[in-house]
Amino acid sequence: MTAGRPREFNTDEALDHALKVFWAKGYEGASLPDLTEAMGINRPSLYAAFGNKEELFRKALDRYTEEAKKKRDEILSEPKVRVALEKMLYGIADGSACPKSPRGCLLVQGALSCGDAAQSVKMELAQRRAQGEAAIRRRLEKALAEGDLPSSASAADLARFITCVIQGMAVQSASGASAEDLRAVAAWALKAIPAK
Amino acid sequence: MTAGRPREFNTDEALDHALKVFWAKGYEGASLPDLTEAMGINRPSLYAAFGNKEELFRKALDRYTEEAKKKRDEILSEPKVRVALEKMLYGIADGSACPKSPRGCLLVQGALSCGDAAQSVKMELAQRRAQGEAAIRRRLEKALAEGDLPSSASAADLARFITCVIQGMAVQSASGASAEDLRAVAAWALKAIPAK
DNA sequence: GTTGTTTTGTACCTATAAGTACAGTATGCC
DNA sequence: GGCATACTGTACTTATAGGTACAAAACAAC
Repeated sequence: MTAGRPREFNTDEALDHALKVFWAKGYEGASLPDLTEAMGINRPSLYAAFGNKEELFRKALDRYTEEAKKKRDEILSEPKVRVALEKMLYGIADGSACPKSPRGCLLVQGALSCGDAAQSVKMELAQRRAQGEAAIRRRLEKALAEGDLPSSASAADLARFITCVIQGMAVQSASGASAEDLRAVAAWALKAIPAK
Repeated sequence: MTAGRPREFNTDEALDHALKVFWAKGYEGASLPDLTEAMGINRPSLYAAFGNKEELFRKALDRYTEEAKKKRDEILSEPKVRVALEKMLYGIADGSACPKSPRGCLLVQGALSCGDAAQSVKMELAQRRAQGEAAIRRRLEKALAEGDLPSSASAADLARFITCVIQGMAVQSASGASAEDLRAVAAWALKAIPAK
């Protein structure tokens, strides 16, 4: 164990609480009092452990995307691309109803638009959204190579469409859509995707 | 003409400039200095003419939705529902490239998530998004009644799907997607919609 | 127990947010 | 011209934002 007075809170738990605040209120909408209260610590502890608000956000974001990536990669490893996409869209629809997490997607509502001070956060989120799209695209390219998707399809375009639907579902979830509502959306989106 | 010193700026023009700031930075991200500078007026003039920041936002929002509604109603009056939806989605794709307006959609990025002080604005935006969805749903119900859509389709679900795609396109546009990118998304979405 | 180290809590700092008081100025009306 | 009225510009107020100084407290090592 390290010398000095021991930390009285668990860093990961505190980060999870911060994540939920950012998720619900966005980067700019989450105030320091909001964060410290949710984390159960006071301001200097937050700064000592996480740097500052932006670093805290990035660490919470890392946690969020790590989790999302894990689920995504597991789903995309499904051998049939059609099944993978079904699992992905229905999974998002069902997951959005989880009462333990805020509605919507942090990558979308964290800072879709913002003031000048948060531009770098906005860019970071756009990059991470692009990474999600790229992962889907790579999976579709694999499907094309395997003949699991008609060769007429463009992996890039289809990946963008799927990402678009996912992001639209995030907006609707944040607006209060139910899991059923979103499952119906997923079902319609899947009609566009070649069954082959 | 009314008595007293005449206003030195045009209210509608100033409102348009304010609209663009809100559109680009969101309700919370737009600061008073951002607004007054873009509008070319000073603070007391803003308060005298528009009330306060929130009222200014609502008036800008009215202007925005009025315009959007006009275009939407025109497009939805298209006799064939399939043609209407094509025009709507491709129109949004093309319109998002307009260099005179900020990227994305004010209804989505105005305040998707925000601090406590802006909750009422967030709710207002959600309501207006719901109005857009309702307009599409009514048009689809009409199509169903006319046999212009397979009777197996649910107007509510399909309207939600189309709204989802539109909102997803708004997110992608805000992230820098090109008109071509978005046209490809629109094309994929239209594949889901029965040709009948 | 003393020392060195790290965390905690109170109380602060500076910057900026939204909003306004008030004097000055440009008009219409008589 | 003189008066009422409404807008403009400067300079302010209050509240809150993010961030920090510093003393008290809790530990490890010796």
